Amino acid sequence: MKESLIQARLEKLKGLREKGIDPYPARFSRSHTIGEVSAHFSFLKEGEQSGEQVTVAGRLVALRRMGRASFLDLRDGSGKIQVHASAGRLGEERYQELCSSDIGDFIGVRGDVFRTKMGELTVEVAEWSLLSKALRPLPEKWHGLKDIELRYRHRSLDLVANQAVREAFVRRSRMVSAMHRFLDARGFLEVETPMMQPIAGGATARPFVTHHNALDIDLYLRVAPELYLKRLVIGGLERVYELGKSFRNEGVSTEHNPEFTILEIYEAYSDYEGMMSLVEELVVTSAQAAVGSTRITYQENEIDLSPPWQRIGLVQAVEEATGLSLDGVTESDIRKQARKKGIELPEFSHGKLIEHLFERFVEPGLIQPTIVKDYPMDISPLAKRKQGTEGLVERFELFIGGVEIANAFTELNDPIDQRARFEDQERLREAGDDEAQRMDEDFLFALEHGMPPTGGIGIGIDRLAMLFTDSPSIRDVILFPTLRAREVRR
RNA sequence: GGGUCGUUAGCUCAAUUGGCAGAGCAACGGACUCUUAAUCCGUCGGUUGCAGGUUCGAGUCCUGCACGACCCA
Repeated sequence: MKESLIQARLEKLKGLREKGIDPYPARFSRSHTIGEVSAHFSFLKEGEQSGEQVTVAGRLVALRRMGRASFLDLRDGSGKIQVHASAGRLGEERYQELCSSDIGDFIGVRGDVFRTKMGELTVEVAEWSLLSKALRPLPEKWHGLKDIELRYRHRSLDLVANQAVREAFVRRSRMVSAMHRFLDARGFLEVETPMMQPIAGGATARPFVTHHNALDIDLYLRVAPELYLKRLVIGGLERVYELGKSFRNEGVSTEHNPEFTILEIYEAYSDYEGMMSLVEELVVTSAQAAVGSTRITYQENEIDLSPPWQRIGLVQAVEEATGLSLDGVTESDIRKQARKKGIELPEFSHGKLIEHLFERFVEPGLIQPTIVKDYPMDISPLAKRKQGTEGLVERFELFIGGVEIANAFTELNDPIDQRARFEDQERLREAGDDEAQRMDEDFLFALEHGMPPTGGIGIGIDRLAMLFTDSPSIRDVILFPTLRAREVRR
């Protein structure tokens, strides 16, 4: 029974306290991290003594007792090292105390560095101290923690037990910091805009609602930072970005988590063509930082991220994939053609139909990086009309590995057109589309004072992290994915 | 929301047709001064996710529920 495992450790804890040993001391000074010791003493040959002492600390992850001498493995954030302890060196009592440590305890040791006859770099313990007593056993040392529900609910254990998980989150962090450096170096200003908004705008999605007690108003968790970032461009902050959480009140899947991380970038005097080049460079730079290469493997597919990426028109791509002819054709024409080909279509409006056909027939095949451009206007209420076309806007989405990674526009800066687009969205809402965007008078007020020609892009950070870590599920790149609440384990 | 699959010891997994719930690791006790998944001997550890039902007998079959995974919308 688990209680007895904990009980045994509580007994040990009591025994330590009775001996005057603090099982949770406040601090411990180490001379080196374990990684530093490994690097510094790499020259030692088999059986060779360095004659130098180090003080290291870490979690006890293995204990191999052989009577009056033992080998222990300690792990810290930089690596793992073997420690040798003997009763002869430590004295009987301290040796026995060390050997009665449990896997999972944090321990600090001081001692000489040497290499064993078998070639393992080892610290010979001259002195040691307990730094933190673990009361619960760690997951099994060899198989680790596999139960996917336990891994998500108890990520700390997942990280302790599974090295690949630690590495994935390190990669994600490297990717994000490379993005900051990239944008900072190009003169983009990092800003923070409200996550709680009176109107959740900037994307087609259902929001979470919350309530501010003192003001007695409902606020929405943002579905995108877009409309606030554009206000900044209007105000003269010509290059801005925000990298942070947004929230969409939708189902959970391998590609969706209710809270997710998005990078939005706005650049005055750029446009969607400019954003295409920007995202190519940004993805290459962050791939180099995270993976060390622009060639990656994602779910058995070899992907070459080096630019230039293929650029295709949305409508043409759908026409080629389906054999339908869509250019300048009405919704009922599309339905008529589809029926002839035996393609069933849901009750969507014109733009949504094309998007639906795209998602069904084109998107899964977009393994190599592909920019899909020129979207129907009715599903893109914040993007500028494309000159010389009927009902298309300057918008593109980026697909890699069959997954949507980014969405970008030449931003709509005509306030009269923007108002008309919001009105269209309101009509859709009244017709029952609860994902339709809201009329945002405050945003229009700002826009009516003039926004320069601007390009903007939103990049799904979690999705990109999936690609860079070869993860099949978004939950593998989110430290604490959203799960249904469950009774706390005792 | 629908479909399929899963839930057995702290962890990783077994259990034949419905017939005594098991192993490895961990824990506990013992032997062992170059091990590294240490080894060897012994011991402990179970409300088989929860609630019902069928049956002489249920981990196994049936119903409902909870949680999760995958697919679809």
